[in-house]
Amino acid sequence: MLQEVYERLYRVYGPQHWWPGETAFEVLVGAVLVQNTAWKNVEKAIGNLREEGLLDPRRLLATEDEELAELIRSAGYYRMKTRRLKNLLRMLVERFDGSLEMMFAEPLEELRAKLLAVNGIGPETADSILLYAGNLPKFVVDAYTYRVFARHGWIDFGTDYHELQAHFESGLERDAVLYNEYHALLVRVGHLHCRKTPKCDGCPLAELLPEGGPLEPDFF
DNA sequence: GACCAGGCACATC
DNA sequence: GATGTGCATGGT
Repeated sequence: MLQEVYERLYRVYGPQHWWPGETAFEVLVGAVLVQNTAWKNVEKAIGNLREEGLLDPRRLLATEDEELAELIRSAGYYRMKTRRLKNLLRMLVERFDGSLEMMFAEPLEELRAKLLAVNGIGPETADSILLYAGNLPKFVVDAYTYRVFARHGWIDFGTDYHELQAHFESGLERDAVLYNEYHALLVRVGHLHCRKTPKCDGCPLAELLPEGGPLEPDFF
């Protein structure tokens, strides 16, 4: 089923090119800024940082909170994200001398634990950094992943982040490129068809729905 | 004007 | 341990 879903989505939407051609550091910053926010709002914030020449760990860390907050305002939650970004940057500079190369050389699970220990970095942000900035094979789970699979009856309602991640990682070849595309495709189909209220007409996964249509939990 | 977006931490029961 | 709430902008 995991493979079939991937193939259907890939056939219809093609490669998504998530975070291509940007630096790993931009990806890391973006991973924090995009928390519960539309990517469009993040692009502008990253553009501001680029214009100011601040897309560098030490320079960004040295930026005054007020100034940084203003530059990332468009991404929303800008006061909180200023703090979260700085917490992450502090960890990067203090433990890895500000070097992403050094950070990503760390064993995967040890690095994941260090990211999760940063206040403001939860499982999805940590895994996005590992996968999209570090090209490390960590499957990223998000709200769409959960909705798509729960509504089709492929997982139980109530499945938590770690269980769902394990479901993907144990059922797929351990491959960062595959994980990257798969997650991006799920966001794509989710955005089009699997928001808080599902719109299954024209969805490439509609044929795979259970009898009677999508299952609905009483939350989201 | 309500609703939603590629979450997370913290308070409270 | 489960459930609720604050955080904030910008697009539909």
